Amino acid sequence: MVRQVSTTGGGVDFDIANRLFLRLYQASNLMHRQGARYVGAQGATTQQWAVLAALARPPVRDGGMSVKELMAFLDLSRQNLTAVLDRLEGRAWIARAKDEDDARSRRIRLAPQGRAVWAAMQSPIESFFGAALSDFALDEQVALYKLLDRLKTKLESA
Amino acid sequence: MVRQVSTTGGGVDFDIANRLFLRLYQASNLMHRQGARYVGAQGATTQQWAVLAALARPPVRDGGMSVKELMAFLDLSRQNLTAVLDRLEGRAWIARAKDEDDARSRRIRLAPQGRAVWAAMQSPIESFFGAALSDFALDEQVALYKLLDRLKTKLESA
DNA sequence: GCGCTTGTATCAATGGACTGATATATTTCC
DNA sequence: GGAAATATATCAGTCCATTGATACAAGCGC
Repeated sequence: MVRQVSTTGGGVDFDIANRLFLRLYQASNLMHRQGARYVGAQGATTQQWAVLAALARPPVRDGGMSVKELMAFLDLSRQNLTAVLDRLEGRAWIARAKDEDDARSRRIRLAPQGRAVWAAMQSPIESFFGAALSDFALDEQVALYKLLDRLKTKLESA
Repeated sequence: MVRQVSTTGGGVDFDIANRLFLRLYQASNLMHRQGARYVGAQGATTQQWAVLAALARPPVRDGGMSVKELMAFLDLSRQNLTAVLDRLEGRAWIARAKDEDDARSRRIRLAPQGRAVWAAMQSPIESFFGAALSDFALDEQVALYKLLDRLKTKLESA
């Protein structure tokens, strides 16, 4: 007998949770597929977009990020991230340089070509954001962001 | 010059949208990785979980679903879905039967072994839901579900 | 019957994501 | 100095996901 509607001890309703994670699954699939169409003109994928966005943030732009920091920021495995970085390095969008302070570590930075691609991506990315969020009021966007942030934090220790 | 904070015409703030989709990306990565640990004991992946869940829904259980319906429900490409179904069919968790009314179409149904695996999965799935959502009040879960549902719908036509 | 559309499947190529095991260099602690 | 921990990389295997092209069978309209 399959339980379709039930409650757990922690105030979690099975049916609601089921719908919630299904929508997360669907929305994520769609974000990658539709997002790829927008940044595809620059020859980038959504994952590469995410890496460039991480490295282009103002507090990071000069110092770069270590692989470990990128892993934590993007919630990816090292093996996976290494492959993505290899592809980006192959196109000279990023550069891996030895850390001054810790010779074990390497700083990942945007290369000049990566900065140019990132700049060229801004317009299609804005179009994508507009197409995806135009039905949402600003406070709804903030509410969704905050809920996803809490879910992400909780999932990290699940 | 990289624009980091800006607004589009549609009331979409670039910075908020950026954070929102980053969190969606992170939460999705984590859902797959952590979820895999919970259903891994049954030898299943999160994608296979999603397919079984779709087929186990009461309104579907007897009639099954066509590949086309599954594509729309899970927001996946046909080629990808075919491969997932092949793996599931190989383990006799699902069965593909010709449609009575339309010989072109095939109905995908849970096979007896698939029903058994789905039943065995309920307990770990409830544990996962509990671990992921225990900090959320019921109305917050509903709010997140509804926002994701709207985002998913919007993304389908992005 | 002929042609168009539909539903499914397949092949090829590319990229992303995971686990697990192994390797190498460096830093740090004892 | 030597051992342990850290940071990165690599190899192998599996699975998920996309686009694009091709194929084939069946339904349907004419």
